[in-house]
Amino acid sequence: MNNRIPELRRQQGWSQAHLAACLKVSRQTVNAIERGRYDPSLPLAFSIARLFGVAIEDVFQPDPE
Amino acid sequence: MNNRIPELRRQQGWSQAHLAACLKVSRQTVNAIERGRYDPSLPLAFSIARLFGVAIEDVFQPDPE
DNA sequence: GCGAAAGGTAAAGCAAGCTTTACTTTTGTG
DNA sequence: CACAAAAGTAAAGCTTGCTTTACCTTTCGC
Repeated sequence: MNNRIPELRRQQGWSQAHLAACLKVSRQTVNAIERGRYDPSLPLAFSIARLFGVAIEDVFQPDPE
Repeated sequence: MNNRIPELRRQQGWSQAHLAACLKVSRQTVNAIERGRYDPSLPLAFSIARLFGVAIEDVFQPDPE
């Protein structure tokens, strides 16, 4: 699952640690999701999209299968 | 996490079993998600939304916290 | 009211998401 | 270069998502 989190995060001038704090998850979780090591849960995906003020579909693009 | 799956599913005249087959998950998974026993993974949420031709936000509404 | 289809539920087990702790590597600014 | 901040990685452990098997209840057309 590809995502635009690094791009959206840097637009805000935020570190992974700051984003993690906003989302109330660990920094490692943010890192892992950004790097595509696993997908966020649906509630976390909602939190991320809401924080950036965009739709889930604007943050995450499922790989075509 | 509230969802409109039963409504969207019945609009298509589909059973839980049929929906499960389309999504390539078990019928119990569809049942559990419809009834809010747990949230789908993000990839499954994408599959569901895509199948019904709507946005994820149109299918799932995270409970306010 | 019968039977079949649909829906609901439960237990055990595997896979994925997330945590904490802790260490290494990269990046960037003086 | 030097130091600090940021990013990357790893292991162990807990929780959640999903599977299979199996059984019970509800709905509905005949």
